[in-house]
Amino acid sequence: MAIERYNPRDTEPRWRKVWDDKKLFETDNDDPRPKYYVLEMFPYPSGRVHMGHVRNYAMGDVIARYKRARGFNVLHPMGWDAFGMPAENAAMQNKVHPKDWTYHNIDAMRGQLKSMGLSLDWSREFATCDVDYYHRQQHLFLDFLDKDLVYRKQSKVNWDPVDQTVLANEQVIDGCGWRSGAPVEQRELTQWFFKITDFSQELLEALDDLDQWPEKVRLMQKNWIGRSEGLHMRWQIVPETSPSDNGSLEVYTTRPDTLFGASFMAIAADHPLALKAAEKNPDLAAFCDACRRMGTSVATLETAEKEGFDTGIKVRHPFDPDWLLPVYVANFVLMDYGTGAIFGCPSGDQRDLDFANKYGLPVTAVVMPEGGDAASFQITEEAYVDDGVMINSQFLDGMTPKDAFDEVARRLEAADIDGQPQARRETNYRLRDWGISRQRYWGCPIPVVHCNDCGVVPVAKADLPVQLPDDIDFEKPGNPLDRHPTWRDVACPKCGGEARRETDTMDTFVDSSWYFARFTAPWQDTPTDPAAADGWLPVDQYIGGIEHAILHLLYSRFFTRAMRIAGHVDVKEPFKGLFTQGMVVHETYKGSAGWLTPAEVRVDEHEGHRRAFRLDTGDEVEIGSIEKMSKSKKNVVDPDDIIASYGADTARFFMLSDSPPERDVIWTESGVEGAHRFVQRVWRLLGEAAPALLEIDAKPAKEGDAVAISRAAHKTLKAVGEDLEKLAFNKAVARMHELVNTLSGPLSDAAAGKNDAATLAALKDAVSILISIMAPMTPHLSEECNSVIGGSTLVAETPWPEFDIDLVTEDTVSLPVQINGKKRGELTIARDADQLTVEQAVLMLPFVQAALSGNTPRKIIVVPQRIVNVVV
RNA sequence: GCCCCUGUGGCGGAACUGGUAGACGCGUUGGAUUCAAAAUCCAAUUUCUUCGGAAGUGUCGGUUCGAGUCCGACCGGGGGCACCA
Repeated sequence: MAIERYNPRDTEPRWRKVWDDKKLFETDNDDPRPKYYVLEMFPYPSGRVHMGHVRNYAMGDVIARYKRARGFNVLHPMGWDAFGMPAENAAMQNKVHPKDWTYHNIDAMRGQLKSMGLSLDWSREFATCDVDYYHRQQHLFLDFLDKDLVYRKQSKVNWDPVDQTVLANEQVIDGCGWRSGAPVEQRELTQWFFKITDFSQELLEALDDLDQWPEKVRLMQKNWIGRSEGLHMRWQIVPETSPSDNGSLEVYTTRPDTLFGASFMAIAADHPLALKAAEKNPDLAAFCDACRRMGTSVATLETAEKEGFDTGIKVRHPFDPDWLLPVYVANFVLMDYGTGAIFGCPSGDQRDLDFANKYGLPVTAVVMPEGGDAASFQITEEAYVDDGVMINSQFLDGMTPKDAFDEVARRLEAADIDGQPQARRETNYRLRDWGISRQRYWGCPIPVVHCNDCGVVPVAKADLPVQLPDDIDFEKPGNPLDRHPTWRDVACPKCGGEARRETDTMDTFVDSSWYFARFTAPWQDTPTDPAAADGWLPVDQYIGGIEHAILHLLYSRFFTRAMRIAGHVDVKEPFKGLFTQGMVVHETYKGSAGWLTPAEVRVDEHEGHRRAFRLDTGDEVEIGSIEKMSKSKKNVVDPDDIIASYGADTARFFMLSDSPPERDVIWTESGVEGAHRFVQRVWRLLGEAAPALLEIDAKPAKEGDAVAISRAAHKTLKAVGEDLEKLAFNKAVARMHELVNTLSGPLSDAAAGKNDAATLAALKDAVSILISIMAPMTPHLSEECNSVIGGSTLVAETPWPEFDIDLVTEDTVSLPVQINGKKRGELTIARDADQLTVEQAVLMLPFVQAALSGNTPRKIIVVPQRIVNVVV
């Protein structure tokens, strides 16, 4: 009987409606079953869903459906990271209101996501630009203010000249804005900061417990936090050389052991001592100005010479009052790390060595490799930075650098200047506080008012939300809120006098730092319902791109701690499990007139040669490198087109096949067709056999010919369960192919009426298993197949089947037999055969006897159920 | 510069704690079916081979009865951080 081709355009919407009508994926917070919270990073509503989204959400949906089948109460929500620059750019270019643009995009993308058949709880959906959401975010801001986790300070900030806004350090990539790509400038502005540095140590330590995070992400965060242990020490300034009565220069060093190799001091151009000295020295003042002007972009940093200017000030060595060292202003010393001053030890640091060589400063080796000759060991062009033995360092000679560190610390802690110890141990972090002020319209308003008399006055919670005005003007660059007097000018909440609103809005990374908590009770009129949040959090499995390894994930970890202090949650970490998926990449095609989309090109493959031609003109085009799908290279494939021609199940299945999920996946037309072939094949095999299986009760075979069918099905069931637990989707896909290959013969026989009752019962059991294990990946197909073989309940409501332990273990095993470590044959023997039995059986094998030629083997190694190795 | 990851057929990739290298898919080749095509099905597909075998997981060495897996050195590819004292 011929079966019609599977038509996803018909079946997929039909099954989605069945799920929706039954509200299968709406989650009840009071459900008594164990919870499982699976979350994919919510999308920015750019207008269209792209293949990266499809991959991300396909993975999340497999986990959600699998865990649901395993009996968990699964929370799987979706929302929109909806504030941000593109909406304002669209407003400026197309005269459309950011709000209209954003909500229009959300509607379009929601429709696309729904066509994927994702098991999402849409009843919890929200966008971060919803007044209801940013209202609660303002509430959080006020709580953080109250708990002293937010402050305002004037600071040098990263200014993006294109977006005309401030960027956080994390948002500056290679000296350019993370969004605009423009070289970042430095400006002095008064900004709001979150005190993420209060948690430096905790954020660092807790990384060790995040054992379900990729090692790589933990390492990146560790490096970003950048803890270093060193000594904060004071050097006495020689009074007659100093412009002020400031008695000492404070430096921070991680290498106090190299103290006897010191040859100069270097301070930042903004260091108070430099400013003081520059007052009387115009040349120095000019040098400091030059330092300040550079240091804006990485490009200049990399090419810039290490330069210094001798201030004429001298300091005394702590262990030798006659030893005076010059103080330089140097362009490579940063004011905002440590104390803004260092001592230079040329022999132990390449940069210091270059500096010393340039300015003719002494170079004394203080560490040499183990076993070296102290008398002849010299440093000239290359600094020695490795471990070794101390030399030329008086009481430190012969020690290891580590012991020398401790010895110097001990002595200087005990020494004193003016009743204060000369040094103290100090830990420093690279992590800076998070500047969140953005001079933009389309963001969450910061709920404070600036009063001429009272200063900064927080808006009362009862007066929230501070809502964005709708009537705005994008004709001029800069922040429209600044130019909106009726919104901006208000009465002071405290004194009633003239005041103005804060016109800066929050960094959009604030919005995404707590949305996962909001999903647990999005209806709540406070930021969270603490009971609900504590019940659901942490997120059991979070999935998204590696590009958020630092920014979003670190901010969210900070937010969770801050929210805990404010009483909104009682967990420490937001994400228990993290998975970073790879990108979707595609070949590029370049014709004479520029890049071409895959849809405009036909690729021929013959005898290993691939050539591409334009569909319209037939001209040959160049096949370029495989790159991340991007509009600029035009190597994009629209998910809508794929779903329209192959169906959502095919798109999902392909995204999970082949490549391991953490690696990039190459989108190929032939790959999609392969996935579609699988869908069609399953449908055809099951459809043809369905009449024979309809009235049969499923029963796995324990003996007879059909046992092979049952073994294959139950082994696959076991393996797929293990693969899905490990998120090894590609392996699970391979096993499904294997099972279908095994079942194809018996299914064809069943369709032809050639099978006995026991075989049909085993086949029905196997088919039911196949339908269940495919369901997380191809949910529509599974429902359709299930219904044609007479299934009475929805697959989406069917528990994950249990494998039969007897069927996954074989009675006999086939052992490879090696001679001197090379495989020469096989031995089939009882699974539980003991060592002696195996040895005797092996010695009977003809090829073993041939190899021995009458001698006794030197050794026989038997690894039970694994391998036998005969050593002759 | 520092830190991390990675290297397996024509391609994407399998191979659990050292134990049958190349599962599964893609591509290719041959065949069946067809008036023909699409679709489908069957077979072959690491290399060399005197058809007995031999070699083979970036290169060179080591440990082991046995190494893709462990150790050392080197080479290639990718990523992160980067005047951080």
